[in-house]
Amino acid sequence: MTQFYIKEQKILLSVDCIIFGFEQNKLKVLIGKRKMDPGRGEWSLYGGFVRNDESVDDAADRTLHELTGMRNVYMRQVGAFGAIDRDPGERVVSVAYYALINVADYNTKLQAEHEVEWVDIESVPQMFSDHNAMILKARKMMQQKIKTEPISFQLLPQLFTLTQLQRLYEAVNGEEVDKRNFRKRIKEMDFIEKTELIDKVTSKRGAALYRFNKKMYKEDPNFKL
Amino acid sequence: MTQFYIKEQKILLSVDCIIFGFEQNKLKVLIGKRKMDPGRGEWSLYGGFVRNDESVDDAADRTLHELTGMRNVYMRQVGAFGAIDRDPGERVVSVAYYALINVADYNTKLQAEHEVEWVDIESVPQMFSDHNAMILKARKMMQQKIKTEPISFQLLPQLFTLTQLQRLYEAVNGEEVDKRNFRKRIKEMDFIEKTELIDKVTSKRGAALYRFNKKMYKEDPNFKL
DNA sequence: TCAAAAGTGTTAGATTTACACCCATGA
DNA sequence: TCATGGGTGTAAATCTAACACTTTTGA
Repeated sequence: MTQFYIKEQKILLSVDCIIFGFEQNKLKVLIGKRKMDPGRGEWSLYGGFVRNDESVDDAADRTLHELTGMRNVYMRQVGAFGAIDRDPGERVVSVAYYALINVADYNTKLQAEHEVEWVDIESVPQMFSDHNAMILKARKMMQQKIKTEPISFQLLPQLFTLTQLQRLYEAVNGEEVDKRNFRKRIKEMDFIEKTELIDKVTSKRGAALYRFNKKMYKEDPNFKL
Repeated sequence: MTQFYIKEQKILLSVDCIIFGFEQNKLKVLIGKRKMDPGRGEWSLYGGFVRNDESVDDAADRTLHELTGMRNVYMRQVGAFGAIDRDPGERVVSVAYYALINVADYNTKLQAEHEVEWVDIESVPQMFSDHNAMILKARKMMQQKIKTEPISFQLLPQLFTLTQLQRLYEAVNGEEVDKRNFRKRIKEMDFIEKTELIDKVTSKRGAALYRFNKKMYKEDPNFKL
């Protein structure tokens, strides 16, 4: 292949994944202790280098798959982090992505293998490099997104109760909402449909289970929270 | 320096600038004909490669300065564009930034030298590589931003009339707004202050000139449009 | 029988939208 | 004198926010 940009400097490019999950009414992030030098032992996001034969998005997918075994996960780019000395080892520019997964779908064997754990978004420890900034920005973007797009269902099981959904919103936004007003708004969205099924786990009385109807949403994508 | 990530592949990294301006009641973007192969002659954003001794943000600043001679310009990252074959020459990942400048501040000599021109955001031609996508995303992000932060003043002269400000909003959002309602909202923001000066250029009667008071804004940053 | 979560409507207040005419001036 | 852009208020409609009690059932 002809080389067009011969004089230019190449740079190491990585991706870092901010993996969000929802558990015990808390928004959580998946982090682990870094297993390579420099920075071995520090809390870190899971990441990887971008190869020449893959797009940056694909590198993020591959990295997420490596860690979780999951495919077709909802992922969005957070942005490029490019300070010269952000990585103490060498000059590395990193593109951060956030992913939303249903915690229950995450293979605990893989989790144990990689020694990663869920930590509450409200109490993320000090992390390697600029990973705290990445998490902060990812969370802000996700908060923005969840207001206008039905991404919450990525964090829940297929069937969920309205209380679960409400707790999720509260965890994401960091503030409580009124139950009746919340349910009123949900009722207006036809693509959040009530099933005949009842959840008897979280309450004695039992709560109706709901489901996100993707097809219906596409016909009438009016989401507003 | 110790090399930590020896086996990893390095990649060419560039920045591209989406430079927005406001002229004749239209939102415009600064573009030019590409002056290098491959793609010579195609419409293109102005860009440059990221060097190893500068942050990605700094590379964007440098690139913008190269083109416009301007410093301390409002710039925000749009995101990384990383498809493998996005550049027909070689594998290049690019980080896009949008910048807001006051068209009148732009040195016409530099503009002529670089042979760039302002084109209406509503009629951007087909562009090199993925530059159309970059412009689209930049515009969306800017539209979002202008609702909650006082960035409009970056696109206007220091002194401006309310009609100018209104036309700017209309151009950015692509739809007209009601004059009285618009002015009502402006009046609530004390940091948009009326001066004693009168603009006699755009109307016979003359229109009051306003100014953005940054200090006042910092004391009470309540911006909402 | 009681603790715990599910479920359900109304009203006041705030915000948003629609809308039309007079003013000042230069050409 | 008239064409052009500047400037101003009100009322209806919509949206948002606050608020409390009954139901079911397992322990």
